[in-house]
Amino acid sequence: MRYFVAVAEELHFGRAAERLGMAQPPLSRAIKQLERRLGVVLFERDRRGVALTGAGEVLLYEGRAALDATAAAVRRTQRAGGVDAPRSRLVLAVKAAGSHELLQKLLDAYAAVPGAAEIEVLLCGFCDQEGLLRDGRADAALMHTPFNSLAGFDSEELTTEGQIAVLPARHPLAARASLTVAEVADVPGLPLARWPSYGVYPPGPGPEIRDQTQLAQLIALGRTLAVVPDSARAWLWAEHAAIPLIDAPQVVTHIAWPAHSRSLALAGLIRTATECIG
Amino acid sequence: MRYFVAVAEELHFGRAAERLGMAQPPLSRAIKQLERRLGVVLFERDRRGVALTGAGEVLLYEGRAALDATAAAVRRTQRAGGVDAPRSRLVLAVKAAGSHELLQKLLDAYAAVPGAAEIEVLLCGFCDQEGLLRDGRADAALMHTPFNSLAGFDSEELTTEGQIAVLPARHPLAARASLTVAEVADVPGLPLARWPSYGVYPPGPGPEIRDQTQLAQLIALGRTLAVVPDSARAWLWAEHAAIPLIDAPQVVTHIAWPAHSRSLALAGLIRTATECIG
DNA sequence: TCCGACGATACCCGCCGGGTATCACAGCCC
DNA sequence: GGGCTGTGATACCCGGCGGGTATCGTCGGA
Repeated sequence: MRYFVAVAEELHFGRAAERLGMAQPPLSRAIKQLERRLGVVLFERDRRGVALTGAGEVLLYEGRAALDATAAAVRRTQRAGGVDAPRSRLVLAVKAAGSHELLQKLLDAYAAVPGAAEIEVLLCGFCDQEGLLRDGRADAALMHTPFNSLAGFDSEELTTEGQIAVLPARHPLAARASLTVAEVADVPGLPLARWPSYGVYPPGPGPEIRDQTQLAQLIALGRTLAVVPDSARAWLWAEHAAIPLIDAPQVVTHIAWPAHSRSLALAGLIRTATECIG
Repeated sequence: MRYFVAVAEELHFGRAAERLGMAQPPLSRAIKQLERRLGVVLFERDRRGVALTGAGEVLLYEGRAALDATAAAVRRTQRAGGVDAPRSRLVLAVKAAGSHELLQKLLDAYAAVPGAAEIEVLLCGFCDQEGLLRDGRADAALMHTPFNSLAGFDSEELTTEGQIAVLPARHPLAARASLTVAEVADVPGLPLARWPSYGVYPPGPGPEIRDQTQLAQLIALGRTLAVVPDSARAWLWAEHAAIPLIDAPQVVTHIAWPAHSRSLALAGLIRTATECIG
């Protein structure tokens, strides 16, 4: 199954084999055997390249979910039964650039709960909390709609905030009291920054952003402008100007967790979050 | 993994091995090897019986999810790539006793959609739609809160209805214009019927119900009474009386599907459902 | 005290998943 | 057009792991 996903992603047996740390012939055979077992053709091999069939597309999607689920089972079991498990531990995934106050308030409030589990905060980049939750590296996550999708998770709403445009302080538009999405989408010489949404960068002229520091620098240099949640004001520089966007979608912060999860510790964390924030 | 789940369910190596169609020693060894690989103790073996550890509990839950996910991957792939797949097929799970009108309306409306997939209706017993959806035997389901849990699925609301008490027509209470939950919960000599909720029967004096026919018979015989959604009037007998329950929770019918699912055919079905019913 | 039940251990075997060497074929360049 | 390159498929070999049977150790109960 891992083999199939690797080949489907690379669309190249040799590279996939290399990525898997094995030789190409066994991989070829394994895939063929998988096709035989399922009774389904997964790849169109027409010399010079490989393509997924319809069934292959389905298996790529479902197979990833299955791999995530098994990885999650392994990780959560190990966390539950490790030698270091006199008391339970929870891993909370948050966006590194997310609101610090919110997180601090949550952690403080939860620490005061009797019998609280130990919380490990897992800071991640732009939008991978969903993957962390799905494959068991995290037990809960702070997610932000509309940037994250809550599909497949249970969640509770915590806070709502507007969005601001961040642009160089010396730019003419910095003097405005407010802006619209249409206005910032089309500023001559100042393209909108792009960051990965669900794993891929949207098309556009702006620079591709990997982290918040890089974004801050690019804005200060007058190379780009960005639309970010209101709480991002916390990390702005003197060289930045923040202008409210009157028609941008509201950003809602949720706490999300895998849809089953009957863990007592997790339930306590969620209750604390909704009570102290929501 | 299948092995582990079997042992965890049986709590007995011999019976688990029998259920798996294998001998006991290899099973013992496989479990021990699993424990070694995970670095976690899953069972307390204290001669005469086996018990799950905390980590074992976690793995039982997560492992079932993982097994479901892989089964789903296999089934959906086979359905997508089978020899009989010139056009796509969707499997819709509905409770056998569910509203016929609703289903008929949905199927008729969807059949009229251009490029509609073929819909296979999977009638099931009381509450197993969730399992069918999770392990890929179904692509969508009509579910009824609060009887089904929508956790882990995407869903759209379709209809809302009240509930009625069904009791023998000759019973004194049959003359009443309405009843309350408290009243029907404690009728002397007429205990409330029980059916499986999330896989187990709730405790109580009433008979355990397996299907709608059995329930109808038991009510007609004056052995039990039941609380059911309003649409169940369709299958009542002359020997039954239906009395509105003024304070019972509303029953909401949803169409639900696995949280990802980018299938075009499924999207069409959902759109049809929300447009023609909701 | 002996027997029965149950899980663990010992040992054997066949097969499947891994490896290397090689082939078959399509494009490409000279 | 003839090698050359790069691709996936095939042939063949080997070791280990998953399955089996036989047996043991140990506790409960008659």
